[in-house]
Amino acid sequence: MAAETANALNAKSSTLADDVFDQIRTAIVKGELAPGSKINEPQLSKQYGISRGPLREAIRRLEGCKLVEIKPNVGANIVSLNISQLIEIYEIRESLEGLACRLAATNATAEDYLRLRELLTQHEEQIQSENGLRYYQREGDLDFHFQIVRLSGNARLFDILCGELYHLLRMYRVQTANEPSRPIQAFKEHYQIVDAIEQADGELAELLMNRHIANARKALMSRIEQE
Amino acid sequence: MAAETANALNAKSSTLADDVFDQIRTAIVKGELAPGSKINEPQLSKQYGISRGPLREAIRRLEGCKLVEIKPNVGANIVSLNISQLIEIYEIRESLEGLACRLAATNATAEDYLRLRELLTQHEEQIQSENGLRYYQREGDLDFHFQIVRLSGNARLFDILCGELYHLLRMYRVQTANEPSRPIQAFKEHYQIVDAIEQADGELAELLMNRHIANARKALMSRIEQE
DNA sequence: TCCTTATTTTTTGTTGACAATACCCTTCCA
DNA sequence: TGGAAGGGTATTGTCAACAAAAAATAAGGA
Repeated sequence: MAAETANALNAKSSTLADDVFDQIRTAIVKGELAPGSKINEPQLSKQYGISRGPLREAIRRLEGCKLVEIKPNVGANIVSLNISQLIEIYEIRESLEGLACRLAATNATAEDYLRLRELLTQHEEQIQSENGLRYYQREGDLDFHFQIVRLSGNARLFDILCGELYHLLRMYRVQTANEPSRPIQAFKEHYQIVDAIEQADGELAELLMNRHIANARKALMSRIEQE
Repeated sequence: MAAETANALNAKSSTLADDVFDQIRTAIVKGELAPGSKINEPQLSKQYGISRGPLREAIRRLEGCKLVEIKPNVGANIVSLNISQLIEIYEIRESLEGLACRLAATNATAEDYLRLRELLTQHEEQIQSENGLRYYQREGDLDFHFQIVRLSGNARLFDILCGELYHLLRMYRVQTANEPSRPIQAFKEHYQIVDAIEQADGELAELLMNRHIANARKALMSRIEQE
């Protein structure tokens, strides 16, 4: 078994089901479990060293995150996003992250601005180096959005975006080998957004975030079309 | 056992877990399982005549819909919304249903308008009678919103709103004995929204839906404050 | 050769039993 | 009287075996 789960040094887990849920989710997002592929319960339970009971609970949690699709009496498949589904996600992001931005602008404290600025500085440095730039494109971008959503103070909003949609986006980015995109432009837009939040201008922050996501969507679509 | 599950004439079910998931979800939304109360696995499994295996899978699905909260080694509790959580949901609704409305305005066909108008007529009649008015407040309102989201054509949006948030709202409405609210005003707003959709004016439709939800939220909050 | 059908095998769905943890109630001591 | 410690009970977590369904394979006929 090549893909043995060699992380035996797990500090402590609450339940096997929750533990394996985390592991499988990571595997899916990293692309180790290919999109569209079938989940084989006996094989996975052997691989993770647990019985099928908690494994099936983990799969049901994955179903809740929309990372797998279960067909009765047939089994679960890793979800595979097509273009139109990806566009659907971007439409929702545009709407919800605009909201998050507006809320963040009214909630954020001086300390929060500082944190955001630190993150931006960090990203600026990363953009310099080739490896860093790749990291920025792959994870740093979502890190920024993650922080904004956190500052919104809306726990359910956080849940939907960070607990569900972002994982799907991460999965897709790995899947498509993560091409150039538009990192410098995106960084500039992040910068403007933080400015608006610092000025407590919720309306502007929302508008800028809407544009930011719309731009990302357009870049994505044009990149897909040219293939 | 008073609350026996007497629906033995179930046509055919795919799996017990999915079947019981539906039943428990209904029970929660109807308030038969009280918000905040604990889920007792042995008791429920006996009540529904299944073993704990599929029951636990059903509970995990309920967790995915945010209808129960599971604490490891302790168990699951029916979710109980407080005011701030309710406001969070309304913030998200405002954002997402605005989006749904905009999309619906560009997607909807002549047949769709007709359906919406029929629904409005139906509601108008219901508002006349006392019982109908109560129904309109309780379910008809969400029926309308349900249709709009459906017409948006965004399946994931549908999932979030109709698969998750609406159930929580239904639950809350039953919970708070469903007071007068503002049915006539809400109906008028529904009417305006359909007009905008029929004119394919996405921007206006979005704006009107935003206001509609904002009004509902304000009415809700003022009603809560006066208690 | 290809399609249909029968049989075998694999996989999913379900169950009841066991282990571990949390909860409750009694008892004891300061 | 209050609280801590202990033991007993109920509940959750986990497992392995069984039943049922789907998938894969083999056999048969046109």
